[in-house]
Amino acid sequence: MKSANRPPVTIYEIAHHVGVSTAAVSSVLANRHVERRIAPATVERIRRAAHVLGYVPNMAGRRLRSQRTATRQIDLAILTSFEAPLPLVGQALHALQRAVDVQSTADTRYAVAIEMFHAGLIREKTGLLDADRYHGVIITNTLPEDDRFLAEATLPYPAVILGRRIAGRCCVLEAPEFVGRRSAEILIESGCRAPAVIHGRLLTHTTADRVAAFCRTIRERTRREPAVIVSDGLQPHRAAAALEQHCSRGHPVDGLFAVTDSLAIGAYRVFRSLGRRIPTDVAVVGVGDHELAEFFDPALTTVAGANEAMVAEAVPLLFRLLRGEPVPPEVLVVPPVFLRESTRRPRPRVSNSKASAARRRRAAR
Amino acid sequence: MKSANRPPVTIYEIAHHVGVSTAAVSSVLANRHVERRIAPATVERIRRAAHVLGYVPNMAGRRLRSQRTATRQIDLAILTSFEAPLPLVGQALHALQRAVDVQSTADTRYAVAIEMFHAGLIREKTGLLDADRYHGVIITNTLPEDDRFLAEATLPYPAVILGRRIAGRCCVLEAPEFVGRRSAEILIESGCRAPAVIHGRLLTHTTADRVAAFCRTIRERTRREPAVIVSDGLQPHRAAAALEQHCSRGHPVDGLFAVTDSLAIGAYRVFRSLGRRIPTDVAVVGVGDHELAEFFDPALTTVAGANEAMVAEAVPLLFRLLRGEPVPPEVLVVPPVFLRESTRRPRPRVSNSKASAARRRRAAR
DNA sequence: GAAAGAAGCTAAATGGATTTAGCAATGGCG
DNA sequence: CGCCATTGCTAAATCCATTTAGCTTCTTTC
Repeated sequence: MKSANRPPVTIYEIAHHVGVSTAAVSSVLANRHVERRIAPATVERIRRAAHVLGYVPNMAGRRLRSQRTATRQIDLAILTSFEAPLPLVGQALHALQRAVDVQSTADTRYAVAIEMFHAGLIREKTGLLDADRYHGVIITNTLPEDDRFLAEATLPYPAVILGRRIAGRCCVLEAPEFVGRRSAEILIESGCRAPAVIHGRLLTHTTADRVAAFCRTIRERTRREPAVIVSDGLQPHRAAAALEQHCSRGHPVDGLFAVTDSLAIGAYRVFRSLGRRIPTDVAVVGVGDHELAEFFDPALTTVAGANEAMVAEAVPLLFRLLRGEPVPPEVLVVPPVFLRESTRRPRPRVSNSKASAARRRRAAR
Repeated sequence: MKSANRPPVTIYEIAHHVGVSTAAVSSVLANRHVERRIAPATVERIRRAAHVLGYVPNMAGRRLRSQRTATRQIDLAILTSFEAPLPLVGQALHALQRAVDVQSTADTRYAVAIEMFHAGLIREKTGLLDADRYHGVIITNTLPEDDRFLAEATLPYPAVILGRRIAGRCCVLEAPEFVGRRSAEILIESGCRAPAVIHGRLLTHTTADRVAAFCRTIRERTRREPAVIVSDGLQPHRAAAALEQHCSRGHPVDGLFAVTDSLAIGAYRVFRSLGRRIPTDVAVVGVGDHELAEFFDPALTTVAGANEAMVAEAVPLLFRLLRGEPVPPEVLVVPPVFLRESTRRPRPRVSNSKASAARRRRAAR
């Protein structure tokens, strides 16, 4: 009976169906029937009709009318991919909400929404080009296909792009090459001779840059080709499977750069089960996007962890765009570096690897 | 000049200011001025006026008009606290978005928003009682103060409550007592004689229930009082500080139940630095809300991890509420139990703690 | 010089819901 | 019986932006 493409039911239809005015219907549906003195029987008939007809209120109409004048609502959104690590999404959300919480005043209210697209398919996201949804958005975790689409599309609202440079848009990204290069240097300084990098199959601009810079640096400094291990996903068990397979083929690995911290978790488990000690037998460098790196055993050296910093930059930029103020075309974020036990270079000869001794931590710029 | 409480600028004001019609203004602001043949000079004047007056488009008005008829938009939200663990928020979001992604059709579009309140202060969240924002919400991570408010308030939209039973509302929660009791039993079976529980200072209904049931079970079975360690926050370093302090006071602990997995991470570090081996010297039971527990060293035994399961239950319930279908007043979720190395009872006498040996894992219902 | 076409705008309808002012019918009271 | 209060409803204005049809004025063309 319910046609797939019938215009939505409005209160007019309900009113007509019941034989009353829209005012009565509205009063009932807003639970104002007592003060508006609608007879109980009528209330019941209206309610039933609404249910039978499948009424769904139109929030736009409702809001347009009922909104206390002098209060404007600003709708912001974070656009991210389903495949992105959840903690990153949570972080971005939290940062934006917190900013919004501060900015909110009596006459301006902010709302934060999340929109998710399937990695590489942002073009298929319905409503993306509609001007009637958001005042501004932050876009993150895009794949190259998505970037290409965004470069050509004209979004009808201000947007800040995270992790990717797109001409004509305001972008916040990791200082190019930095993470890959520093990771490679740290492994080389740890004395690694057979370094490897592990990454997920889907590469964002940021992770691709990390991998490329890592490989280039290793090549330049050691004249050898680093091993590249591709994991089918970012979950620890995927990483573990990929690394296990790599090792079982007899490829030696004495240094690993994991482009995402969840990959490092999987790697730790594999090395442990293979009886390879960190950092004595193998050094590991990861990314510190969540607070966990410090609590790995041994504590994980991290380069990057720029997500939080990037979001922190992006939010004020978005607000400036909303106010129509000029913004820099791009902001580069240099991530902090934390040297921890996982790459501690063992003192020559003395293979004493007491973890708690000599904890030093440095933040490099 | 800009009064704090002036009604928002509309296109009428811009039109009046510039001396043109609203049609012209609308055309320009929607970037339709070329096809609508507005003179470049006029375009410029309108743009300038919009900027000077501080125009912010009213999305409700825009949407009401431009929305392709036959497409209805359904706005859903997740209400959670700022203080809640981010991964849980990300999980809920992901589950809802995924459900919504499946449900979306040509004539129905869903939007998912996040609203955050400060723990215990949901009553101060502006717009919470407005009927003009959401078609339905999922509320989670509430403190008792919030619960009390929700019990009295009449929300003008359907809501599913996570983790708390509130009369007259549709609730999804952990089977009461289960997590605390099972955790206690596991520790007792591991041979613990001085069990403790660690939790954050702010207790949701769920975590309070876990702590209470744990303490009761320990008391009943061992005739002793378990130690209760209170951490100032849920972050690992907070947990570490609280546990360290507890141990430094000479309180023995040979079994720990961490009501949140981030607390377990901090505990691991403390035990390690104190030279106490897990599970030989101390057994640890945690909660498996993210995928990490398996990758702890040694792998963490988890009871609960019900968040994902709860969200999975909540989403279909919300959709049923939206359709006006009857729903059960409450749904109990019995969380899975994973016995891992952190509570393996060492074989009597043989203090061989090789982690990789004899891996067994059981899922209990 | 008249007709046709283009340029540059405007008037008015429209979308869905809320709300205020007010009307008609009924009941109660003196 | 007439007046007032109450009950139960309706008509119409309103919120803000978009869009269609159409109206001037000017330019071009034959």
